[in-house]
Amino acid sequence: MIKDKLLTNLRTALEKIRVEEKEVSLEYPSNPDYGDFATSIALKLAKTLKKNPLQIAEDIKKNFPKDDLVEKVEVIKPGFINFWINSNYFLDFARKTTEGTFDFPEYHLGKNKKLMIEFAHPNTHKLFHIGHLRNISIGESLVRIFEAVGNKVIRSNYQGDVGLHIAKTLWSMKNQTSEKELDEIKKKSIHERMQFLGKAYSNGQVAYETDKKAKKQIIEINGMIYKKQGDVIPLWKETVKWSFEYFDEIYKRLYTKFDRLYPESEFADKGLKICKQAEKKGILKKSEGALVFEGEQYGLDTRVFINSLGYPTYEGKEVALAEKEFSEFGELDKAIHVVTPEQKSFFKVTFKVEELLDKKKFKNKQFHLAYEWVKLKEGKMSSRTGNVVEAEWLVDKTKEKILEKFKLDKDPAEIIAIAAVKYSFLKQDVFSQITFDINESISLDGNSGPYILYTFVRTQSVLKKVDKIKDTLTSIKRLIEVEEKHLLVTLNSFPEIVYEAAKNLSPNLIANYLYDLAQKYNLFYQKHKILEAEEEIRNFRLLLTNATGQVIKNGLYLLGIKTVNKM
RNA sequence: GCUCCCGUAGCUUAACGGAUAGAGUACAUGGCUUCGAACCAUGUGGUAGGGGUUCAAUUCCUCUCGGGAGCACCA
Repeated sequence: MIKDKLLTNLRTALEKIRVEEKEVSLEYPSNPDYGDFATSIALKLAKTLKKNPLQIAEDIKKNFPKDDLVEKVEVIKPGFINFWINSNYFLDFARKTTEGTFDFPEYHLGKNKKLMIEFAHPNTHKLFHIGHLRNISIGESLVRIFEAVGNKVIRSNYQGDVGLHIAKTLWSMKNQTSEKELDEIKKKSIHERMQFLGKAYSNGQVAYETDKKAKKQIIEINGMIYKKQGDVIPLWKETVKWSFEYFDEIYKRLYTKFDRLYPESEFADKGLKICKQAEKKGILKKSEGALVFEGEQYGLDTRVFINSLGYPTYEGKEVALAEKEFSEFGELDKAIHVVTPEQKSFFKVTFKVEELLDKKKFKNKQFHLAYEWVKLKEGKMSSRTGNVVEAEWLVDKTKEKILEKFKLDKDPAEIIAIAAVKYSFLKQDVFSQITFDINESISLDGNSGPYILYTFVRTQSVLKKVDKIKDTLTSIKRLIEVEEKHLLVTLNSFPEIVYEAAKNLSPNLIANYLYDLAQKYNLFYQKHKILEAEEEIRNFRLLLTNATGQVIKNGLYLLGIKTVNKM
């Protein structure tokens, strides 16, 4: 990589002036007038060396190794050093790119490290909403990014199939729905069945709050589910199956899959066992009939692991889940939980308990990626009040909009709709809340998924018109235009962007990069003829077009987005 | 009361502590007999407020204001 070579040269220069500096930074200047790369190292050294930064910069320049990589070095104002790279090096990268080979830097975990990404985690008996959609978009993208930088990644999904909300749903089905009605519902489509469960849930919720007898029965049902004994179990099992069927369909539609689906109900017994061991070790303590972790000594909250009825809470089950996740696939080097920020306290506490139970296995390995909510204009989504926007509804709506606006077949429209929806979530920082508005949130032009797809289609459309791209160029020095140069430089930074995205758990870096690349290609495309240019230039521009297409395709793949060839 | 996250053009947003804060959208104007106009160009408009650290602050520290989340038997 160009950057690595330049860094090596920079270090050599620093050694010559007898400076030891571990952190040598090399940036892409915001303004092309400042070269292809820039470093502010002289400014940073000024203090420790007690010298004028301009003087240091000049010294570095004087001692900079001379080879054909760097064409020009310039020292500017307070002490920046700017480098101009021989364009032929960028050309080499573009060539490699067209062969589909990308040298991504290895992620700092190291080669072949094993990583688990736990995401999606919908609750059964509930609708899959746009918050889950953001979650899946982030999770799936992170999986692909980490794979790209050389890690082995395991996808897991912890699905809540126990809890009061389910007891409420089942209670309503048992008490407010006739046998005949139930038989009919069982024959309906999976989506209708899920709608029905949603309604049963809100009915059960009302009963729970207004009817004391119902409340008592619901709590009993909840206990039955825990023990997996009692007459609701067949109904519970069947409805859980509906949910899994429904989720499965959605996962497929969103191009995602999982190595393991962990149902919460399987971790109750093991959770109890582990918590009791933890009590013996003095990690958990009895308090008011419950088994709790007293977090104060670690600056954490106190949380309940086993409640006074003897059931494991969410915390109690989590330690069993962790145990399973960290043993089932051999040793894990990292586990990333993609979960909303309300769970921060919960994760801090369970991570601490796990660490106290088995330091070697868990310490510094668990990580909670607290991505933010998708809110509605009216406020937080709540399945309790029925105020939810379903993920599939959004995709369908977007698809409709696309079909209205453009003449298209359904298959490409589906791909474009998924692209539009995923991109709109992924282009944003994971830590900021999204206020969702159907009219504004999913855009089809400007900084959007379709814009990038359109650019890709453009590149393919040009390439289709040539039989074979002859690459006879030996040097591009004299014939390069500004737009071409910018495109080349941008193409070159792709692997590095992917590396940064992995390091910072930020798919949005890739999204924004692709947008920038697409913009640069479109500008180039607007200003210069490709096919009608004189042969050598034509070949060069075809190479650029080819490389751009490859990078877009690969970048979109990392975002979990498919490409189309026509739109 | 304590802890954490967020605050950037009208709206949605970008920027390893770096140079002139970059886009989209909306609005106004211009560009298809030319490789795909879901495109491109030009223009208007912005770091919530005060203090501090630094050669350099949207970024770090501190206070104020505003929004969100969490802090014992829900998941």
